[in-house]
Amino acid sequence: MSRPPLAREKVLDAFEQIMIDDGERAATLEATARAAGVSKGGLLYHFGTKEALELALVARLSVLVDEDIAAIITADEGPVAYFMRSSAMESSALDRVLIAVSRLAQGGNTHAVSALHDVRERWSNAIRPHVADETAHDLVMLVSDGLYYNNALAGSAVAGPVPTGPAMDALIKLVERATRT
Amino acid sequence: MSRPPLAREKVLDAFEQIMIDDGERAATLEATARAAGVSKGGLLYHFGTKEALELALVARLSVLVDEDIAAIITADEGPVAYFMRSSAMESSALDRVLIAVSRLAQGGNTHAVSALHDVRERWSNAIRPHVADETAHDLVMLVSDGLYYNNALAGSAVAGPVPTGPAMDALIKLVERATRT
DNA sequence: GTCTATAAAAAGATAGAC
DNA sequence: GTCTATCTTTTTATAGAC
Repeated sequence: MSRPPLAREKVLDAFEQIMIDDGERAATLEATARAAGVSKGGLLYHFGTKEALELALVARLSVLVDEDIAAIITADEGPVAYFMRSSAMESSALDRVLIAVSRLAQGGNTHAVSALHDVRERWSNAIRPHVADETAHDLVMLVSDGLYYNNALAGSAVAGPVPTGPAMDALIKLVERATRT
Repeated sequence: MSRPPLAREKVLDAFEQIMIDDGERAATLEATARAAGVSKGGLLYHFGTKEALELALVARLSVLVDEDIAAIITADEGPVAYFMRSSAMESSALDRVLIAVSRLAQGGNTHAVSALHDVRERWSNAIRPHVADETAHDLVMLVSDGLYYNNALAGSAVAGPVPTGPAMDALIKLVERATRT
């Protein structure tokens, strides 16, 4: 568990942020280096190629998903409510890397694609024991997908159409009533 | 209603397809021209800049959404069931352009972002009179978002299994029971 | 570890022939 | 309308100084 160099983390943070804000096209080595406060040469010392930078983002996702699955299973509010809320969250470390990696996946990065499939299957398995049947399971997964994709895909400058506050509480109640075991 | 030149449509089709399959980064003028079977110069006669090509895709979306809204409102099965089913439908002209434009939006194209907002709002307004309240409305919209995105992205990237046949019928029943006026 | 300088390729765009 | 040739800028990557 040796902690990675600070500059390396700053570069990866900057890359992630540009992917979220402006998409893969804008996330050039130059733009990433500038946002991280290093030179292009400095960036390339830590990540020898652009692909290495992308793979590091996928690796960051894996770590954060491990923690998330544990949190879902043990949530006080119950797995379904916790999962729905976290699908609509916009600024956790997991949400950020998830959006960034899904942009990579849309650009054709195969590691990103399979990492995202893996994440969805782990969520699916964590939720299944807590709903009545497969139809209820479909409903919970699809509502969460809707929440997540609206965040991930609808453009970043958008105050998305996803319910918040009391509207989210009401939605969770409705889904729980419809899917309860 | 003069029909646009054939080559122009072929170029726009090719651009749309590359955006869907490989993302904005791959959808260069060169790649688009090659896929359309014309030269870069030929492409640039029809679309003077890359932005013009992107705007033409957004315009194509507007036309197809007009038709879709009309179909939702008049559906025999009812707007909610029709909307859910069509969200899970694959590779209609509307689905294709919708995916392509959402990729543009992620790249920061402001016209694409506002066009997508407009589409979602029009769908939203078409559904609202047919559900009990705002929470029910959120549920229908989010399940449809989940269906649409999973289905739309199944080939290339992020995707989970979308219910079909009897599983879809059961899901529609569940949603209608939970949201009925 | 980080920098500057620079190469090599790819991208968007223009000019002019046909 | 469509092409080839060419220009400019951007992007990825390398080399070598500090």
